[in-house]
Amino acid sequence: MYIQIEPESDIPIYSQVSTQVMEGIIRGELAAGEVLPSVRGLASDLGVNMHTINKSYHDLEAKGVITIVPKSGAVISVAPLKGASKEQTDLLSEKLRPTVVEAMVSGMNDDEIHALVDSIMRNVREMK
Amino acid sequence: MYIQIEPESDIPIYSQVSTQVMEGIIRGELAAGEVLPSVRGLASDLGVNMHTINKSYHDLEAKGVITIVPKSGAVISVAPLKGASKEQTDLLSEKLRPTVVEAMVSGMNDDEIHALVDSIMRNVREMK
DNA sequence: CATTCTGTTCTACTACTATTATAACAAAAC
DNA sequence: GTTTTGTTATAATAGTAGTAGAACAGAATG
Repeated sequence: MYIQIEPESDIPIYSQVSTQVMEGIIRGELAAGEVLPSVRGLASDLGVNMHTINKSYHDLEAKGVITIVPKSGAVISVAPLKGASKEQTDLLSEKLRPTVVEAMVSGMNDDEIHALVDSIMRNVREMK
Repeated sequence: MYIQIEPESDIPIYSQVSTQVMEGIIRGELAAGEVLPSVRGLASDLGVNMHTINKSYHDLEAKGVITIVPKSGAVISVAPLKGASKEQTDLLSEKLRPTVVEAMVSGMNDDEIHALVDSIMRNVREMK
């Protein structure tokens, strides 16, 4: 499991970390019950502050992806997630909308937008 | 053309305004050459500060969606946008990735994610 | 021509977010 | 017993979002 960040990106560091942990799970590199590095350890590896990683782990816990065990560490949640609830879907839709709209107004047609989404999903699954 | 905002949303107000202008264009409610309300007028209508609308208009201009004519107003760009450049596509992909990843790890399969994107596109086109 | 309206610039402020640093606690783990 | 863990606390900086008010130059309108 190899996490790296792009400090210059507009996307906050903690969010990048969260996304990469989730990608590791999607690719099967991280399985239920597996332990994530400590907040101190990962922070040191990435050259960022412990609180930044802590924020990412709490973000992931809020999403149900991991479980934080105080004084012990963070583990991948036991149950594979089984699909998004209505609330989650609505939130995801709200997050996606501005970017989808931007793609549409830029002149991309439906197939092109779907292809873009497909390429993201493929890249996530295949990335080493 | 009817713009409204949700002040409580996590999405910044200026971004909401930008998105809605783009949606109006997608739906054909706004056409090339048409004039947008003045920053003062729209700010007053929405109950927000003029600078907030100014930021949105500049955001839209940076995207090539509108042209701001100093001392005159903002107009929808003349040329319909003809598809996204490689740079734009990469930026859009970067923006979409975290949310697509979140959808994937939540257990949504490819078809469900495509359906979500479809529903957004449909909703944008049909909304009054 | 006078007035109004326009985007713009300027100054100032508040609140929040992201990130950083350091110290320390309690308790699990080794 | 020592180390490691997440956590809490305090403090700070920088940037973002949004606000307010004033004022400028020039276009647009009546």
